[in-house]
This record gives sequence, structure tokens and C-alpha cells, in this order.
Amino acid sequence: MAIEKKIDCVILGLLSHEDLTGYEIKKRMDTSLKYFWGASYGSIYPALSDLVKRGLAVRRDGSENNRSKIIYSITEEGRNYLKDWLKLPAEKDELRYETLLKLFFGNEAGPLQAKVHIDAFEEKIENELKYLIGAADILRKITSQDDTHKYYLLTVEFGIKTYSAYLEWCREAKNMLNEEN
Amino acid sequence: MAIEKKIDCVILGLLSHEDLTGYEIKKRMDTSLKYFWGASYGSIYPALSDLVKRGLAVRRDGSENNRSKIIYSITEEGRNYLKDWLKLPAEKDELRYETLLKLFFGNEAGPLQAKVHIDAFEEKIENELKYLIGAADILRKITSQDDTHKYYLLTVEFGIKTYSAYLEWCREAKNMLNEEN
DNA sequence: TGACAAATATATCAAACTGATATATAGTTG
DNA sequence: CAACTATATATCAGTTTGATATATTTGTCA
Repeated sequence: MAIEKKIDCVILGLLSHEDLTGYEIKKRMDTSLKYFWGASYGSIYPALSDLVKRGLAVRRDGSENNRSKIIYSITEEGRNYLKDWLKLPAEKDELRYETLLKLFFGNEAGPLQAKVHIDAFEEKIENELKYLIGAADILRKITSQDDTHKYYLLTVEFGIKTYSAYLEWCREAKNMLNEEN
Repeated sequence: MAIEKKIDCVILGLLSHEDLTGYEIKKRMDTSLKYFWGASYGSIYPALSDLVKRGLAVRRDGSENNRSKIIYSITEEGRNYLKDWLKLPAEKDELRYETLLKLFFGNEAGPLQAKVHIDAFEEKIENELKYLIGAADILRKITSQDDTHKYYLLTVEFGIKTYSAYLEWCREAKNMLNEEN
């Protein structure tokens, strides 16, 4: 029964690396964290205000010209809060794949429809896998000299392992559907 | 921009197989669908009332003795709605793993903490994999005679493939952390 | 150069969903 | 026979998403 709101923990985690704006936090979510975590503006901006109120982060003005910009930094209290949360066991590892849901109800739609969904899934995964393999190559080079990106690399390798397994499954699943469609 | 609420589609999908109570729907979510989809009572019961209002499902009283029981069936309209949704491409396949999130911020907590999280993850996955392998054995036997469970088996095989990949990753990740902790 | 698109940046809101809780009965087990 | 587990329905506060609004700056192509 954790009282820690996940969005607070993710933001503090990102701020523990570097100072960021709300917009930049969203960008990190959509790139580095994309494969295992997500967050919307509707949770990021209110959470940032809340973190400041609770003294876990501080804001400073970073506006340039007419472009308003609020830069957030983690405080010592925020870092302690993050460390405490990191010590707790992970509560929820959840996969939510609409592709599998549609497949599960395949009797209603038939094997041809199922194959369409698997093909679309396969193509998406192939593209993402290419990206992850490229990212891993770069991260391995960086990590060999300075290992601050070691944990990032670990999550990318998780993605590569699982996406490769997905592709194997796609081929086998289509074979099974072909057997007697 | 789908207007279809996912909870409606899952419930109709389950009702397309057999008549069910809200409680039984929740049980299916927590067993068969557990590995790729979830839903809470707080979404199931209101959705059931709503489906009836829209004519996509009908309710009948199934009370026995003093135990109240409402049994839901899919209507012809409901079946058409489901079929239309099954034709549409899957919108969102999302993985949300707190274990990976905590690992990503590993610099703050160190390699020993990271290994604790990986060990806990490994144990959980090992147990779930055992269960899935057992389920696949049973489903393969059933499917060889009557293939209505073919699509169910497909999703179980997805689980086996990916969980096996997770376990490989666990071993490699711990090796990497040991290299120079 | 000027027009248009894309990126940067903050913010809000209805709708969806979770996790917890409340309530009550039936069946099982030491 | 008390305690516990399973069956069954229902609600609600709190969390989060997905979409949208607004405004400026930067890049691109003609």
C-alpha cells in the first residue's frame, strides 16, 4: 500500500540526473522511458507544482526572450524521498496489449483477421527493435568509458530481448493459424 | 481516435463466449486475461449497466436461495459492435514495469539494490512461467480435438516466449552488474 | 523575404480506470 | 460452531490519460 504517487517518483528520478523543464520531462518519457513507462502532460505539470509545494523540488525561471521556461531541480529532501522509494520492492509490472486482447477473441473474427493483427504488431516491433539495437550500440560505447549510462543500457537490453521473443512468437503464431485455416 | 471504451469491448468479448455475472467477468480478468489485460470492479459493474442501457447486453435474474445474481448475455447488436471493434487495428500495446523504472534510476541506489529488484522480478516470473507452461499443456490437448481454445493458447504461448526471454535477461543483467560492482 | 510547418513550452479538463472499501450470503474446514 | 474463504454486487476518492488551448520560436522550402 504505497502512498508514493508514481508520477512523483519518475519525475524525481529524472531530476536526480539533471535539471529539467516540464516539457523536457515529457520528452524523456517519450524517448528513453517509452518502452516501460509513460506519462502525460496532464500528470506532469500538476505533479511538478505539487513537488515544489512539498519541498521535494525547486523551480527557477529560465525564460529566454519571450519564451517562458520553468526549470526544476531536485532538493536534498527530494533525493531522500527518491532513495526511499527505490528501496521498496516494485509493486506492479503490467503488460496491456490490445493486440493480444483482440487475438484472444479471435473465434469471433476468424484466423484471417488474427493474422492482420499479428502482421501489424510484427511490423511495429521490427521497427522499434531496430531503434533499440542502434541505441544499445551507442550506449555500449559510452558505458565502456563512463558507466553512468549502465542502467539505461540494461533497460534497452531488456527491450531487445523481449522484442526479439515477440518476433519469434509472431512467426510461430502465424504458422499455427495457417495449419488449418 | 476510437470512441470504443476498452472495458466495453473486453466484456462483450467475454460474453461472446458465454453468459456471465460481473463477478465471473472479474475472475476471467484475473486468470485468463491477467497476463495482457486487467479490469477492476469499479469499471466492470458500471460498464455492465451501460451496455444494457445501450442494448449491447441483456441482464436476467439468476438468484439462488438468498444469493443475488445477475447474469448478462450479449445481444445481436452487441456481437456486431464487438466484431466492428475486432476489425479495427490495435491502438495501444503498452508495457508498464515498475521494476525497469527502478532499475533505470539505478545510479541513485547502486548495483546491490538493482540486483535485489532483478531477483524479485526473476522469482515472480519463474512462478508465472511454470503456471503458463502447465496451462499450455492442457490447452494443447484440448485444442487438438476442438480448436475453440486455439486463440487462448496463442496468448499463453506469447506469455511463455516473453517470460523465457525475461529470465534470460535477468541472468545477463546480473552478470553485467557483477562485472565491476 | 515571406509563408508555413514543426518544435518548444505551459496548462487544463472531461472521461476512464484503479484500488480500496462496504455489505451480505454460502460453503468449507479444523 | 467459529473462522475463514468464496461468491456476489456496488460505490467512490484519487490517479492518469488523451485531447485540446494558447503562444512563441526555429527551421525549411520556394
